[in-house]
Amino acid sequence: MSVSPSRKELSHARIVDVASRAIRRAGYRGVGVADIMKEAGLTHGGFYAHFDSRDALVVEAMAKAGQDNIASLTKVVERRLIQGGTRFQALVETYLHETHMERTEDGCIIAALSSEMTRQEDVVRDEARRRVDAMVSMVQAALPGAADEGEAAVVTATMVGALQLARTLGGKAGRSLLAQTRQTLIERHKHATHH
Amino acid sequence: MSVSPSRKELSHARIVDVASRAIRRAGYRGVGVADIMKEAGLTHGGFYAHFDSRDALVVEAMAKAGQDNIASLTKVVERRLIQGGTRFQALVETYLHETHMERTEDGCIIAALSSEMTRQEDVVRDEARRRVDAMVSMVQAALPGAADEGEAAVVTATMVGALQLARTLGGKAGRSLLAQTRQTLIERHKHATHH
DNA sequence: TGTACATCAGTGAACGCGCGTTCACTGATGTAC
DNA sequence: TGTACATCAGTGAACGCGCGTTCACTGATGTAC
Repeated sequence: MSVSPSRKELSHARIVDVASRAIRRAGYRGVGVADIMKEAGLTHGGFYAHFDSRDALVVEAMAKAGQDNIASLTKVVERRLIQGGTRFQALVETYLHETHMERTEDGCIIAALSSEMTRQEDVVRDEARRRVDAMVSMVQAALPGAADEGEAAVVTATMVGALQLARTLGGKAGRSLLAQTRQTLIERHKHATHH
Repeated sequence: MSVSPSRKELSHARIVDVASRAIRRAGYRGVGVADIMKEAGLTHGGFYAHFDSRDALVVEAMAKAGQDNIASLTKVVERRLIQGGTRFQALVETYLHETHMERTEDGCIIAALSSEMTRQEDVVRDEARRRVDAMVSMVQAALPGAADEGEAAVVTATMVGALQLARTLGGKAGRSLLAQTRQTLIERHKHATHH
């Protein structure tokens, strides 16, 4: 099915991957084209053979970051499930884990960038919406019973908001907020919601 | 008690006020010193007679934005209270109102900047922590019964997260998320929490 | 299998622009007598 | 009340730096015969 990638495709993938971590770590405008290319082992001049503009890279990087994060969350959730507990509990404990608070770079792109999303150009905003939709869907799938999208969206907002505030507070206060949020969400969604 | 402010103090206050709206609208780095001074009716050269650095202004602007927002929320909450309902209900309905989704400029500074807060210099991060603490205290005071700080922090995270995701989604989807979050929070905190 | 040539991916210098910061200067306000 | 001078708030040009983007060029890879 998958053809072996050309040299250019390999470079392209490396640039996108570096960028997906760079924007989560430093924000949309936190790292320049030259730095990203350097980290991918290239010089900045070749950038425009790969992307029409910096924003075009940002869009690809957001998609990659979102997909990678959902894939890695799913993986950890599966592993935790073996040790018992519900799928939702495993998701909450993974997303609101101390590790996620400390490592923005390979974490949730929404928590990393949400307050900047509304200020981006249209192409980037469109991708941002897709990322939010994808995360809501993932949460919805993890909720017990046949939870509706609205309920999943509120839970998503709670998790994203808590992670961001915990990062801002940092240290003990941050960890405490994470713990409190985990407990609240798990307790509240132990069983299917009755409407 | 209050002495009539000097000409310089008036200019200073105008600059801080303009900046407090500028950073909420455009982000920490979204508006330059020159633009802020211009909007305050001055030229950029005079800036450093008022502030040691751009970050020093940002710190003052954050404090002003936070205080103004809490004051204006309190005012609206008082007005709504007359029409019945609990204080918490009034707060949730004001904070998660469609107007707040549309107007970042004079809204909550945490929702406007949270994902950028961890990337700022220490002085700015310190002020960010103070803003989060202040908002949690306000929410705690509005919760029915003697709600603890942890519970208030989780509610704060939910409100901030929902507002940000609503802004990112925009339009109908955004309004729907706001409505769902209002309903969930109000229903859940109708009465004092029993621990 | 070997040679000649075309295409491809990447290089590195340069351009233009915006931004934070500095500084010599100016006009207005306030004070001393 | 009026004049001379000092201080104060603000002006506008300039500096240095970083960044997105462009472009002529180079070395490597692939293809034709």
